[in-house]
Amino acid sequence: MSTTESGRKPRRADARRNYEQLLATAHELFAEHGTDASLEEVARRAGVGIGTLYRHFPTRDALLEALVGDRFDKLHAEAGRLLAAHPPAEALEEWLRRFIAGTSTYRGLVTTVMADAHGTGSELDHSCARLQKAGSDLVFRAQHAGAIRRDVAAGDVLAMAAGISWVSGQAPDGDDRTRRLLDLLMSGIRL
Amino acid sequence: MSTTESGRKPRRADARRNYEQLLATAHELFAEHGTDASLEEVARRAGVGIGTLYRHFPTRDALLEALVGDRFDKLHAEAGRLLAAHPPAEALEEWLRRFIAGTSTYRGLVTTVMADAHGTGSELDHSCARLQKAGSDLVFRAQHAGAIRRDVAAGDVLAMAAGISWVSGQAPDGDDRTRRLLDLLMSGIRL
DNA sequence: TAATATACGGAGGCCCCCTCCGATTTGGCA
DNA sequence: TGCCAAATCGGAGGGGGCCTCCGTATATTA
Repeated sequence: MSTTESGRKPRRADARRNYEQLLATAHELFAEHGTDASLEEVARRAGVGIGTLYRHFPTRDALLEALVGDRFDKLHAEAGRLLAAHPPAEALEEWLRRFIAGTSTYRGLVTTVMADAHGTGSELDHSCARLQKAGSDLVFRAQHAGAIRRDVAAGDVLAMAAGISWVSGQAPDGDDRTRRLLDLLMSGIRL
Repeated sequence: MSTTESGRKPRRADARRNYEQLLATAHELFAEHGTDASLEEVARRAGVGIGTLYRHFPTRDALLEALVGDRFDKLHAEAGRLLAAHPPAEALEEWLRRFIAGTSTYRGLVTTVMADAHGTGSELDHSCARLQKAGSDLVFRAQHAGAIRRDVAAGDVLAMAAGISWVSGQAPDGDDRTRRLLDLLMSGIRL
């Protein structure tokens, strides 16, 4: 639903080139400095005027959406697949692991993901909302299957996972820690 | 250890006035906009030149330290008191509750608290380090008393609490959620 | 090759960070 | 009370970022 299909007339060649270059450069800078990286720096490194950047991506969120939209959509789709292939609790755990990995690729991204809801109805908002819904569904399934406690709110589980994702972004080395914290969360919700 | 006692000669009256005014104003703005609030705005609202602000607080962290140092010291001291008055697990839970409350008074504060360690050896760093140590001690005590799992790292418990604090700062209304998430954490570490 | 829709790029207005130093105020002393 | 040195103030100024606007350049098409 994101970058599939063309919008209208095909864009000019230079426009497409710049678009891709901006995306690649933004990815680098966001990965290094988080989602607050300077957009002027992005334009500079992409060898493009700042005006060009803003024409392609009117908003920081638009740029972010272009960067993570597909990945989030895949994550969303993967929920069903995991559920079909594993017991509900395992599916949930695995999906949360990927959720955490996905939302911590850029420091600050998880903030955006959780801050949506009251958002401006942007494309990015929808991606995030769908993501949260996918997670909630997995929680419900696991609860229905009697694999985890029923007295925890699905939103709380997601929030906790987001918290772990945040922690994960604070200390870049903490790959092991992330795993342990997810274990901790699962211990808390398992029967 | 923070604002007790005078340093050297007593400061001039206007200096003291401005210092207090800046502190009060900064508290307001940080509470409203988080620790990234504009310092120029702080100076403006305090009715003081920007130079004055920077003379009193050379660094954003210095200002933060002046604002939360005492509270953090109290929190640190309270660990022992709680331990004396309650069973170890309860002491830990109650302290974590206060830790979360304390680190989420300003959005973004918890980031600073956890980001220390590799810090610049500032006053604020020490406050945060002491805070973390106090928390770790409580975890150790609870483990030693057989009240919680021994196979969880104290640092992980703190990190998780920090994650909850972060969540808490994202949705200002989430006071209930905060309590539930702490419950979840405790469920995860209890035997 | 010429015409035109598209796309480019950066100057400019506004805000913030932080430093530096001339102007001002305070506290003590004669 | 009046004066002076030390302490303190305040804001201009250099550097950077965000975003908009519009004159200029270029890809495309006929």
